Amino acid sequence: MGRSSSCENAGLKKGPWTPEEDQKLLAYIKDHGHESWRALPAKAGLQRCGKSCRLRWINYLRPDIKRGKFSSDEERTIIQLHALLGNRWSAIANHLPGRTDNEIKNYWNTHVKKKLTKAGIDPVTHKPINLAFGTSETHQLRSSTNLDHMAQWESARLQAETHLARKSKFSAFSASAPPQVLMSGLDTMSDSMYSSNNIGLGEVGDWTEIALESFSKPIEIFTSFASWVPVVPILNDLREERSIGSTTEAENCVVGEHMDENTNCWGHVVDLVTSSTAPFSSPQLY
DNA sequence: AATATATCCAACCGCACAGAT
DNA sequence: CATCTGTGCGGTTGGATATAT
Repeated sequence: MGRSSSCENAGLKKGPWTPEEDQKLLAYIKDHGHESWRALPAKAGLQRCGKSCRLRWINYLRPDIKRGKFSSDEERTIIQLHALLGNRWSAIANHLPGRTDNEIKNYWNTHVKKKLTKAGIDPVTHKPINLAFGTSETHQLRSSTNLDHMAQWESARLQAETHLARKSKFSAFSASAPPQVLMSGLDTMSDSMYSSNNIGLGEVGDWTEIALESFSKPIEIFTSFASWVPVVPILNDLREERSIGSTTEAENCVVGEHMDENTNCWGHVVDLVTSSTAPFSSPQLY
């Protein structure tokens, strides 16, 4: 598309913010809010681009920012969420009040990554680092330490927690027990499949994964899911948003014969479900 | 004490996306 | 429908600081 960056204007200041600039930005946002970041710098008397102002506000000046070291609880939450969400820092930050995506990303890159690696866990896959490629010497060296035990313990703990989180995610949809076909898929689905591939409920692939594990067709899994959650309000939402005439049409759109053709509708419905139930909003899931 | 090296983190950059025109 | 604009996100950089030699 080649649009020009809003920060390319000559003469705009870059680099570290001075206390005076912070004061100007704070004062302006306090009085006027930040309806338009592009227009803000000129109005606030700052020689900065809107993007820079936004970043400074979000990562440093916002009043609800929690500063200081991460607690062990926060660190554990970061690891668990990273196992589920991958490098989606803003999504992770949503579950850590007062922490910014930038802060979490930095903390991950400078602390957690090293810690996991040291414990023999691959920080990308959250699985024990494969020793098959190492020499026998390195293996013996490792075996002589307690790293293997640490790695196994951490891996087992993560897998158990991921497993619980996964079930909680489903349980959050309904107070009643989920259909057997769903749970059997979840039970047999390997944890690595779930945690290492950033699988989220918003993707059709998720249902396919579960279906594969329960020896059912994806459409059966979804139909089962649809009969379990209160699906009528979701279909109504879908009908309104897509200007579909009747709920029946919306239903057909979701549970049609040809799954591939309905991928978008499907994803949309699942999005509606996940956004309305916000499975991760409650800390007791962990 | 001086220098080299490692670590940390605030800020920047480029891209993607949604909404407006 | 194509293009423009604003915003948000994740990856990366570079300066400040801490630690080692």
